[in-house]
Amino acid sequence: MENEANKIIKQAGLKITPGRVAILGYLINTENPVSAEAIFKQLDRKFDLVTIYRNLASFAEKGIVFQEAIDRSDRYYYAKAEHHHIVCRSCHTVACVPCTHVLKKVNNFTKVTHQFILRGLCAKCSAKQ
Amino acid sequence: MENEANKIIKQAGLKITPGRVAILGYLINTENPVSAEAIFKQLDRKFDLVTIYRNLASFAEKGIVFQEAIDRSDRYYYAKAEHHHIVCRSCHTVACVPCTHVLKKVNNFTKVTHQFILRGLCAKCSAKQ
DNA sequence: TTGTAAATGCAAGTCACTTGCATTTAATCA
DNA sequence: TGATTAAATGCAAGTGACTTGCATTTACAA
Repeated sequence: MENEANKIIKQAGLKITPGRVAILGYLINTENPVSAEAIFKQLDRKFDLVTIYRNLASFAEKGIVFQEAIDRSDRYYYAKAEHHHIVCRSCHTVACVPCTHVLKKVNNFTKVTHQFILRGLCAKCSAKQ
Repeated sequence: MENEANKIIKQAGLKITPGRVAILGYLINTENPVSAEAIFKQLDRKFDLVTIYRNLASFAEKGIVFQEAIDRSDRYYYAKAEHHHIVCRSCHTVACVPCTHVLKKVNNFTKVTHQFILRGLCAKCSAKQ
């Protein structure tokens, strides 16, 4: 999907660079949310971690990717909006839960977005205990 | 509510110390979730920040208080279970949203807990923009 | 092609915790 | 009530995930 990445980056008004195409291409093809560090390793450390962080930040700013503080030790990034996550308390696997709710106004707050994180024990870890 | 704090600490099988009573007493009386740093300042730096962190960790382990990674720059602690948070994207005010849902099993995960964070612009910040 | 603003990489910095260790203290028991 | 001891505390130092500064390189418009 590097073609698609290319197009999205251009549409966002950002320069097309090898790093950006690789990062976004990887996120588009990945179901689960991933950390900057994971992307760095996945791309064989070909781009500096700083470059990964900076590009993820500009993608997030443009609304191309989404960012969540699923736990405190890492931020997670993903390319598809409106889905949520369930995290295994034991092995830290992150799986996705689809969501079609759109909220607009809550408690007099406007422009409301929501983040829903479930935590539990995945089937494998449930079995172990 | 230092009396109540006392009782809860004892019931949890923890030693009653001035720091613990002060921290838990403060959390019990506080509606919004707060950070360790905020508690530290609120208690006039009378106890070391390390002490605050360690006690919050043992309270959380005992299930006396709850911990959330609302954003990445701070963890937040609060004393009342089963309610959720709405955060102002502009001034970072955190308000509470009641919740009565209890989930037990989702996607083959067991022992599921949930965290629901809404982000938006509070009435004040909505007006400003 | 060339000029320039933006992107990159390296090194160093920041910030919210976390750990090590010597000292102090709550709480049990003689 | 005082001695005992495991646990709690405070200070200093460490860790890890970013973040920033700055010199170099590069995308892309002219």
